[in-house]
Amino acid sequence: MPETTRRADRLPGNRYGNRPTMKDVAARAGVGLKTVSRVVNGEPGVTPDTERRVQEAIDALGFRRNDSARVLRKGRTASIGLVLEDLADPFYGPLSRAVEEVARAHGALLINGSSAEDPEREQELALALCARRVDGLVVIPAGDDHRYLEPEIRAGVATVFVDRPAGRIDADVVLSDNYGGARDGVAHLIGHGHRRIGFIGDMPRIHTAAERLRGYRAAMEDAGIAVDEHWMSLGATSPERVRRAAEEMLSGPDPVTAIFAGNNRVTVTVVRVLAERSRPVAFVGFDDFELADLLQPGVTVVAQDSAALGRTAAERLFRQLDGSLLAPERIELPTRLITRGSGELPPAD
Amino acid sequence: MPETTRRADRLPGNRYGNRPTMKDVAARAGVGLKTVSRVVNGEPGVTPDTERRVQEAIDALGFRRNDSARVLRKGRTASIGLVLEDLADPFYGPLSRAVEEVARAHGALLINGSSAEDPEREQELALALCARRVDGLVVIPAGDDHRYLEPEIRAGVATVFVDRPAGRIDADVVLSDNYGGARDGVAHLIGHGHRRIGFIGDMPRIHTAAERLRGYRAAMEDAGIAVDEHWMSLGATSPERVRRAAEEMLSGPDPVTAIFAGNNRVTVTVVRVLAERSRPVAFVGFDDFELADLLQPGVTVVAQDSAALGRTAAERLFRQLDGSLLAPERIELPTRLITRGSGELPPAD
DNA sequence: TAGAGCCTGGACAACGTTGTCAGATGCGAG
DNA sequence: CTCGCATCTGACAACGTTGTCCAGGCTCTA
Repeated sequence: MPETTRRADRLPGNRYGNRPTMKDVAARAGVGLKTVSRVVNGEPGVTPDTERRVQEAIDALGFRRNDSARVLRKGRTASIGLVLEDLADPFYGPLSRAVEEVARAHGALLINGSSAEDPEREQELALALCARRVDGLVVIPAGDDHRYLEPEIRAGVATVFVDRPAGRIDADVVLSDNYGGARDGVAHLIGHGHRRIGFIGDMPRIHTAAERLRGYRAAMEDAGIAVDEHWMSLGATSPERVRRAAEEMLSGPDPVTAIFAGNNRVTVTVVRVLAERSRPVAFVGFDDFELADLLQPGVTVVAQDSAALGRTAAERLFRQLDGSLLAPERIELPTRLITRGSGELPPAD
Repeated sequence: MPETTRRADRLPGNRYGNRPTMKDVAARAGVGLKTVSRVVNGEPGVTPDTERRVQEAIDALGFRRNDSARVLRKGRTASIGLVLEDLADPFYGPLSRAVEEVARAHGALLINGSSAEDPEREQELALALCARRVDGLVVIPAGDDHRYLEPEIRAGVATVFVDRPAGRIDADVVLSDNYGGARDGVAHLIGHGHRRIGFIGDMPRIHTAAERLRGYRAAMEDAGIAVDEHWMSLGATSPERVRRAAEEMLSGPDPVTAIFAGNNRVTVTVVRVLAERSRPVAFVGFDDFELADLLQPGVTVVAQDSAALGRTAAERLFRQLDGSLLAPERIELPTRLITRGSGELPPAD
């Protein structure tokens, strides 16, 4: 069977046949294969004249080195994987970008995928990335059992978990101080005279949600306030449920005078609900968002630095790859309370 | 030299030696190499008993197929590249996510990188992705000359440009109807009685900016309004310059009564400036943003569907790969005017 | 001018996988 | 009991690159 036919067969859809290889370049330049490799990689030991001939052949053929083959030979892929929850979530944009910048500084490419908050999909993705032999993995956990990564880590895949801790496995973790941030935020409301404070957050099986709830409880306890179970809504993620939860807290005989929101999605909905009410209700949300200062009143938030999370994680990952890192560590980055008005409203009763 | 030493040498930083290969699995299971391959790929022709033995060996060794090698052999990588401007920009999150979803549906991974609006970096990134032998490339152009991709496209890399057209090269392009959207937006202001309307946009060398400017001029001309050059600010990208531009338009003897913003970054700043003013100024912005409805007044925008852009582009890319696509095409997706209040304010004079 | 040493270039194997093909094995039929 | 056939298995080459190593030619010195 003629060479061309066989190749075309193997690559259906390639409209214009195949790519030239170093062998083709070598043949055209009238030199050996390895000489082409040397030119391409800028290795010494090639006369200027030979180099020119090779370069001409490369340009003429439109040759580009096949990094897959290179990777196979060299063992390192110079790429890292990022498994996150949802690229469309504004919280992850800066995080992802920060990881990419660090990767770029280390000459690595970033391969990423969204788990859509599905543990199975997270695993599938992470393992697919390992099969691609990424040098390292930054994972924002969706699931709570990461033992499936053990063989990979043993095999040398640098791994860092971000935003939420790894499950049942000892690994590097970079987190925001969710507990402290929530406690500060709620304490801020208490400081402005509130005692009946609502908490609307995600399911407590999500680590960040649980920690923020813990912060809420701690702040209340510190102030000697007994928490009424009706003040808390856990696991209300959809806008509809958040709305209902907020409205319930705000009605009834003993309505809350302030609300603390456990994450940015909840915040968006709660802010909507509050905007519709005539009586002002104090509000503090976890996570900052754009234009929070332009709303009336400005929205007071506990801000995490998502870019710093990404940067810290990626840097740690490359330090693992350097071999300069030994024991896994848990790093907590501080949050920042940004006052803009909504959190400083006095109780309305 | 013993095997282990040689290998450890080749892969510095791998803390725990090397990954098992099919050969290792074969040895452990007492079968041939190809039999392992068959089991891993679910090919027929393996007795249940053999399969079980192989599977046990795989589990025991923690083997995972090396997709790099597989790619080398098979010719297709099942990965596509996405070159965008900035992952942290909220406009690109949903776009990126949409591309990823389509890729996933086709069993492909997504490798992405940010060009940071730098043509050189765009090229560097795109070519690095080609060297990885991605099957296809979705590019949001930063530069205006993409001839550097010609050899790649000839070699069979499916390529689609999004958001901005390709430069000096014939390729698939998926765009928003920037011209029509801007024209509609400005016509909307004119329809509410405005005649002195300001335009603040990006540098006209950026295609989207130029098109939107063209839409502005067209709407004004359709209404028989002569545009004063002082009403236009082109190339004001930094918040400071946008602010100054807006303030200049709003002061002086003949201030504008309405402003049209050419993109979301401009919008954010202009909205800030307008919020500080007592006299209401009508406003329409290109690009939607979260919570636009919560501001006072709600912000009227010309919305693009960034997810649809990504989805359309990715689908087109995979159709190229199917071979079912022939001539490059230019697709324009419609925009949508969303009225929320700011664009319906009457002129203040 | 011969020998030593350096510089350049190329042959070859290896990376881990898959496709091809032929050999081995077992079974039933003649 | 042997042959034929179907089924299962494995040896081998190839994918495109890089590392090793050696050969040949050159220069420089004695």
